Amino acid sequence: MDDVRWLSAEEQEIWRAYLSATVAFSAHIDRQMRQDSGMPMAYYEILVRLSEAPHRRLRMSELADVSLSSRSRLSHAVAALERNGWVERRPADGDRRGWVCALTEDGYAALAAAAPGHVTTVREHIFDVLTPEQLQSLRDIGEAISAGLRTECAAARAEDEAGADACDS
Amino acid sequence: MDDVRWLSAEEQEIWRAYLSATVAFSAHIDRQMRQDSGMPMAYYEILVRLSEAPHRRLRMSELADVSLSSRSRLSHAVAALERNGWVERRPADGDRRGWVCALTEDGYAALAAAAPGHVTTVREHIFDVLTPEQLQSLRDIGEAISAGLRTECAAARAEDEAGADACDS
DNA sequence: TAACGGTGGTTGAACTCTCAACACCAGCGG
DNA sequence: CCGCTGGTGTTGAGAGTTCAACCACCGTTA
Repeated sequence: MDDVRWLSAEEQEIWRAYLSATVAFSAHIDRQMRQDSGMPMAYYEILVRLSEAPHRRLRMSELADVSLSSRSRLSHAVAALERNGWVERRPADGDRRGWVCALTEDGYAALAAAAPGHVTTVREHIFDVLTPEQLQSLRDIGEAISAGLRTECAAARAEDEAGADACDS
Repeated sequence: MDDVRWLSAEEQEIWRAYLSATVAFSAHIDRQMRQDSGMPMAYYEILVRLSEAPHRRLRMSELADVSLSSRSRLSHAVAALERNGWVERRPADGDRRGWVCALTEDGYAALAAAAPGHVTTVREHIFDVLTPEQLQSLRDIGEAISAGLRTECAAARAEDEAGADACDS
C-alpha cells in the first residue's frame, strides 16, 4: 500500500482547477438559492425531482436516489419542507414500511418562483463561459466520473461479503 | 426580468451530468477523508495550503482566500484544528488586528498520513477514468468557470456603490 | 487628537449534514 | 407460526456551515 501514484505537477494543476471551480461555483449557486428563495440547493433539487415525477409524488427511497442525497438527509430535509407546507408525506399503499412524498401547490409555487434565478445563474456561469465543444466535453467528463463512482460501488459490493459497503450517495 | 433564457433539453442534460458528477464525487471524497483521517475535506485543504506556504504559516485572511473558505468558516475550522494540536495561532507582527496560522509538527504528520488515501481516491476517480484530451479540457473548463465567477465579482463591485457585494467565497 | 470609514477576525445562534442506532415491516425458511 | 434476514425510513447527537452582528485596529481626514 506504500506505492502511491502521486500526481505530477501538471496533474496537480488540473486537479486544482477542477476543485477550485466546483467548490467556488457550488458555493455561489447555493448562496444565490438561499438568498433569493430561502432554501439550500439540496432542497431545490428535491422539489425539482418531485415536480418531474408522475403525479408529483415519489417514494422516499426513490426520491433519495434521484436527488443525490442519503436517506437520513432526505428525512431531515422533507421534515423541513413539510414545515414550510411545500411537501406532504402519506403512507405508501401496498407496503406499510414506505412513505410517499408529494409536492403541494405551495411547493410548486415556491419552485416556480425559485427557478428563474437559478437557471439564470447556471446559464451565466456555465453556458455563457464555455464553448460548445467544452460543453460537449463537460457532459462526457461528468458521465465518466459518475460511471466510475458507480462501478466502484458495484465492485465493492461484489468483493465484499461482509456488508456495509458505504456506497449510498 | 421576465425573459429568462431557459435551458434546452440538451443543455439540461449537460447540466445534470455536471451536477450529478460533482455532487457525487465531492460526497465520495469527503466521506473518504472523514473515515480515513477524521477530518472533512475543507480541513484537509487548509492543512495543504498551510504546508505549501513559506515557513508553513499564513495570515488568516490569506489562508481563507487560498483555501476557498469564508472568514467565518476559517475561524471555526482553525479553532477546531487548534484543539487537535494541528495548527497554532500567533499574533501577526506589524498589524495588531491580524493573526497568523501556523502548521505544527503534529499537523504536518496528520497531513502526511492523510495524503496517500486522498491522492489515490483522486487518481482512481478522475485521472483513471478520463482521457488525456478530457483532462486538458477539464482544466480549461475549470479555469473558465473560475474566471467567470471572478469577473462577476469585479462587475458587481464596480457598478454597485452601495457596498455589500457578496463576493467572498 | 479625535472622528470615521474600512479591514481583520471572532462569536453565537440557527440551520444543515453525517453517523450510528433504532423501530418497523416484508419476505422467506423452518 | 416463529424467527431471521434485509429493506424502509426515522431519530438524536455531534459536527460543520452560514449569517448577522460585533469588537478591535488601521489609515485617513479634519
